[in-house]
Amino acid sequence: MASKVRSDVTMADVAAAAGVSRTTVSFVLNKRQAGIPEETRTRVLEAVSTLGYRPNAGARALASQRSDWIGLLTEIVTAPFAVNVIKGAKDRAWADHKYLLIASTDDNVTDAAGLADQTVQIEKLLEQRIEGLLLAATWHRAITVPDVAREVPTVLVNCFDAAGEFPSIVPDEVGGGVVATQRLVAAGHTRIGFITFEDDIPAGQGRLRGYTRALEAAGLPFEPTLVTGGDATALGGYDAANRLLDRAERPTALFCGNDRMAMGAYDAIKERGLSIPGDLAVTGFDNQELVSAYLRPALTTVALPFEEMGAAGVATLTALIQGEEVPSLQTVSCSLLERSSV
Amino acid sequence: MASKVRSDVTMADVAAAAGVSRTTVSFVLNKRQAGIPEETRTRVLEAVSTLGYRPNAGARALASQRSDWIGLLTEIVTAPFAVNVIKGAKDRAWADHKYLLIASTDDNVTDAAGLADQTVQIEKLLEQRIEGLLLAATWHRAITVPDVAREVPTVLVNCFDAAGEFPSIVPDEVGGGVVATQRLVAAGHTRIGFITFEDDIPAGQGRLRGYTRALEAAGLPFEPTLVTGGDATALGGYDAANRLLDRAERPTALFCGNDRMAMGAYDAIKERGLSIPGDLAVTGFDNQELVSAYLRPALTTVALPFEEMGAAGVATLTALIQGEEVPSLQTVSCSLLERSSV
DNA sequence: GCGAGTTACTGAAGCGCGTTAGTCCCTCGA
DNA sequence: TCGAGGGACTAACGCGCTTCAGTAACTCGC
Repeated sequence: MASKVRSDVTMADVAAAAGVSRTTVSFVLNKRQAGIPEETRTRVLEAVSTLGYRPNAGARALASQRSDWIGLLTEIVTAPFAVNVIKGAKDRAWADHKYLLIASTDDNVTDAAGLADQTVQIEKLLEQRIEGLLLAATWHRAITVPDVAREVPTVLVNCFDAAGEFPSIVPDEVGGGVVATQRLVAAGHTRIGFITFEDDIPAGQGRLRGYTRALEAAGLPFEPTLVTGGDATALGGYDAANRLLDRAERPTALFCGNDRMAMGAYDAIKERGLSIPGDLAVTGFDNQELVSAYLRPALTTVALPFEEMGAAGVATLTALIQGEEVPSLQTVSCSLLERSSV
Repeated sequence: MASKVRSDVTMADVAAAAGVSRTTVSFVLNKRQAGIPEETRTRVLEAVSTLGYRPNAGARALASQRSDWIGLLTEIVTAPFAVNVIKGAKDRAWADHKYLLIASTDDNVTDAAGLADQTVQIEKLLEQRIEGLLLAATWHRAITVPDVAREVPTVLVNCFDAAGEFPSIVPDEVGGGVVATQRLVAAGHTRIGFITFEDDIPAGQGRLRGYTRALEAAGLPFEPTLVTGGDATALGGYDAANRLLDRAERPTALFCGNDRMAMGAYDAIKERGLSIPGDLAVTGFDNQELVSAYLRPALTTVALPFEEMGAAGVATLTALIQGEEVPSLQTVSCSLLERSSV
C-alpha cells in the first residue's frame, strides 16, 4: 500500500530506507545488468513501494538527456471522428515506453494565423524536449508545415507536404474506392453510380480512381454520366442522388463519396418510395459512426484507418529518431465495414 | 530568425553572448520586477533570439518545483463528440500559463480492468509532476475515482463520484430540458411528447424533470402517456416515436432525449408522410453535430457545454491548487441551438 | 564627506536523477 | 602468503535551471 501523501519522496529517501546508496537504487530501477544480488534488489524495491516513491520524470530527463516524449499536434479537436489517431498513437507509444504530449490547434486553417498558432504550440512542445513530432490532420490533404518543425524529427499523419520533405502516412483512398465498388459488383450490380466531391482533394481523386479501377477489373464499362459531384454534405448528396435517379436508366447501386453524402442520398431514395438495399444498394466512405451506424438501414461503408495511421506514425517516428531510413510516403489500407445497405 | 539547429543552447550560452550572468538571464526571462535596465534586458533578449534559445521546461520545473502542468485523463477518445472538453480546458489553461498533459483511457469501463488502466495512466502523469488532475467522462454519470487521484488536487468533468468527495463540473440537464420544451411551447404547441431513455442515468432524469418543469411553468398539464422510453439509439427513437404517433390524439411536437433518438423519430415521422416542422416539431438533445446538423430538416437541439465544462474544470482546479475553497458541484447551462425542426 | 539607501548585477547552492570512475573486500590459484 | 580478479557497492559530477544571499558602485541628504 503506497503512501497517500503528495509524493516528495526522492531516490535518496529510498536509498536511506534500503540502506544503500542512491546509485544502487538507480541501478535497480533502471534494471542495470548484474552486480546487484537479488537480496539487495528486493530490499530496494520494497523501500520503493512502502515509501510510495515515484521517479521524477523531469529530473530523469535532465540527467539522461532523453525525455521519452513524443509530441502530437493535431487539429482533430475540431473534427471528432478523426480522434482515433490519438488512440493509435498512444497505444503504440506506450508499448515502446514513449509518451505522448498532445497539443491541438483550434482550426484546420492553413493561413498565416493558423501557422502562427501551430508554431507556438510546437515551440511549447520543444520546450518539453520532445524527441520527435507527429503532425496529424483532420482530413487527408497537403499541408504547410511550420518551419519550427524542422528542429526535430517530424512525421505527418493523414496529410503530406507538397515538397515531400517529411515522411507521411496517408489512407489508401484508391484501395478504399476499390473495395467499396467491388462490394457492389459482388452483389451483382452493373450500373453503379458514383457521387463525388466537387472539391479537388485527395479523397475525391483517390476514391474516383478506385471506382474506375474496380469497374475495369470487373470488366464493366465506365459510364461518365453515372458520376456526378456535389458539396461534400448531406444536401450535396441529396441533390447528386436525385440527378442520378432522374436518369432514364437509373443505377441500381450508389457509391457515395462520403457518409454525409450517403445520408442525403438516403433521403432522395426514400422520397421516391424506393427501398435500400432492395431497389438501390448504397455504400459510403469514412465510417463516421454517428452517421453510418445509425442510418436506417445501417450503412455499409469504408473505414478510414485512423488508429492504424496513428500507430504507423509513431513507429515511423521512432525509427526516424533512431536514425533509420524511413519511406517518404506510406499508405494504410481502408477496410470495408459491412452493414445493411448492400 | 532563430537558429535551425536542434536546440542545445543553454542559458549559459545566452549569458555569455549577452555578457551577463546566468542569473540575469533568468531574471529577464522570468520578468523579475525592477533592477534590470531596459538596455540589459534587450541585450539579453537579442541573444536569446539570435541563438535560438529555448528554455528547458524539465530543468525549470526541477529548479522551481512548479511544473505548470495539469493532467487531463479522458475516455473521450472513444466518444468523439465530447472532445471539446479538451479544447475548452486547453484554451483556459494556456491563458493561465498552464499546460495540459493529456492521457486517455481506452474505454469508459468502470470495472477493475478499466480502473487499473486509469491508475497506470495517472501514475505516468504523476511522474511528470502534474500539479492537478482533471478526469473527464464521455457521458454524464457517476464514476469510481482511482485511489491514486487522491495524491494530487483533482476535479471531475462531466461526471461525479458518488461520495461527493471531489469537486465536479456537470451539465445542467434540467435546464436543458426546460429550454428545449419551452421552445416548443413558444411555438404554440400544447401536446408535446417526450422520448426518454430506458436507462436510469442523470441525462434521462434531468431532461425529463426539465420537461415537466417547463410544462408546469407554462400551465400545461403533464400527460404521462405522452412520455415513452426506449434505447438511446436511432432505433429506440424510431420505436418510441411510432408509439407516440399511434395515439388517438397524437402530439404535435416531440422532444427527443437525444439526437440519435431524434434521428429515428425523423424516420418514423417521414414514413407516415408527415412533415417536419409542419405537422410535427422536433427538438433533440446533445448536438451531435454530425447528426443534428445534417438531418433534413436540420435539428433544433440543445448543446451540451463541453467546451465550457473543460474551461470550468481548469479554473476550478487552478483554484483548488492554490488552496482556495471550491464548490463541490457546479452545473453549466446547456443552450438551445435553433435550426429548422421547430 | 559619510553613512544609508538604491540600482545593477553575480556566485553558488541545490532541485532529483544518471553515470563514470572509482573503492573496498572477499575469494582463489600458485 | 601474496597478488590478481571480480563482485558489490559508492562518491561525486553534471544535466539546465531558479533563487537566496550577497557585492560593488552609485546616488543623496545633511
